[in-house]
Amino acid sequence: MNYTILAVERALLLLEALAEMPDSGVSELAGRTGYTKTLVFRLLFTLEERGFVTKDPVRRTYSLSWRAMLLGDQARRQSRLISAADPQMDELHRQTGCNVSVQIRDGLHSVVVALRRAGQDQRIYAEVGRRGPLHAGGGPKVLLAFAPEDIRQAVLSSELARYTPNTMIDPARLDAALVMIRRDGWVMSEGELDHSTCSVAIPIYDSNSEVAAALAVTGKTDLLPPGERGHVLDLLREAGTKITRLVGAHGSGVPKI
Amino acid sequence: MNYTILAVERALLLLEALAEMPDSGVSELAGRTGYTKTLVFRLLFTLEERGFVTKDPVRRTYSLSWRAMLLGDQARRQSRLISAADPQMDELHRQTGCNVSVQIRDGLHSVVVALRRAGQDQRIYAEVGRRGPLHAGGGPKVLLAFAPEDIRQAVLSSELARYTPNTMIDPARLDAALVMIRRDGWVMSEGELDHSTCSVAIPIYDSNSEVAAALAVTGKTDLLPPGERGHVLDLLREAGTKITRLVGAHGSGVPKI
DNA sequence: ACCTTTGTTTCGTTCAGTGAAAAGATGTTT
DNA sequence: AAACATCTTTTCACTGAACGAAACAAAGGT
Repeated sequence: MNYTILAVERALLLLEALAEMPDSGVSELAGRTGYTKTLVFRLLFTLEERGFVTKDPVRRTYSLSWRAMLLGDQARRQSRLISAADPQMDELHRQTGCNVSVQIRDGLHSVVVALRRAGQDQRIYAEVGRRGPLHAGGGPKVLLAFAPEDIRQAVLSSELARYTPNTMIDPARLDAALVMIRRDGWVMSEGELDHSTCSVAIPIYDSNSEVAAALAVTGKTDLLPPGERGHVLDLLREAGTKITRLVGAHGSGVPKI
Repeated sequence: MNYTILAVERALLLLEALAEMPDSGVSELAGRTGYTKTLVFRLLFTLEERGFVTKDPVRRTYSLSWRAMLLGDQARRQSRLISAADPQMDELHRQTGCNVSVQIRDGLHSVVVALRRAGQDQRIYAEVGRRGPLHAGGGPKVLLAFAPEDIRQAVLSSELARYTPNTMIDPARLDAALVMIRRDGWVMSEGELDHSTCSVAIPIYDSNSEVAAALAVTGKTDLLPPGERGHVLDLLREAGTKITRLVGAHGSGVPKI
């Protein structure tokens, strides 16, 4: 059955559009979302009234406001995955000096939901909320490896974008890699999304033994030499076990993001 | 004119209800919001479909999900006030070792929108998202002092809750205090919300010279002795000037929260 | 001063959103 | 294990809330 409330769905999509293009006006957003100006105007009116959006009356542009911010804070605080991962990410960050991230799968994309950034000496292109593909990079490949059959098929049979010479764009090779990931429970990837970057990643399970997320350590290739990676993997697995224990602990058997 | 879209308004209120009582079911939320169970069910259905809410099918409870979280992250990143205040708050936190907070006014309440927590030795009851009164505490009193006339009247003529013996519950005394705050541009409060806590607070202005927020340093009374407070005020004003410069800088003349 | 673009308001129509109530699940008590 | 209580899900029929089109107003640019 479909119980979707259209107006609500539209409001949520508009909020996300606004998140991607802050300080835009009614027409701009109407263009982006495909809604009529009237509708966008009214949605924004309602969102503003409730404090989720602010209007700049001089420039007549809208942006997300503090209620959206605080809702997000609450969501983060209440998330089992995040609260379980937070201390372990700090630990990993301290131990490795690399970027540490937690990613989840959203449809055919990976999304970074938590991140510890390495120092500015090894600036890696990563941000909370960033979407990426599923076929390139350590975290994404873990998510893909353990994704439901139909998702894996969809990705494998789609055009696999090439980011670097190392990106796996051959479905057969990629599928073989996924088999290995499922067998081993970890993956090391090198320069698949970015030339000089490599990562080690493992899955985080919920209590149903479903993969709820991927935990990854990412660093500049020269600062994370092959010899180091085995050690990083050990640290990662230790952290992963602790997180999985907490995430699955509730016993409901459902991934709580 | 009223262009409110009812369904959207309801969805937003439901989201906030869910933020306050995570892991609740349809009936529970219906009770809380006053909506019918059918409506709550459908709103949740829509919110879940869009990834703002997760359902635990075993326990049949709902919670905020990662899209709400990421929307909040974006809102925080895009907020001029927050991005201007963040480094200054870090600095103040380092310099004073006390709690540092940014608060804004929402109707007749104060809300903490950013916070740096002091070490566990002086745990102070403070959390991002927490709502408080406008008549007690440093930050709140600053917000009240510079609030529009009608808001001030509403608060002054309402029953002023007493939290400690130090809470100002006499409207005349409170009003006199507000006059002083407007004259001086700062306030020191002691044990108004909590016996052993005191704070120093100043306003943050937008480019219209409207008060957009309050910046406060809060500490245990014994760790922030009267002799120290003058120095804290100096640091606070320095930080405040820098924030105000950035917040107002855009020139649109509108408080961007 | 004219034109273009963007935001706001009005208005009439229709179907989306709604509540009531029935049906189905689930867990609990006797 | 049957009856009960409680919660969620589905159905259904009605009505007014949500909607688009188009007129109007307000900025900004030329």
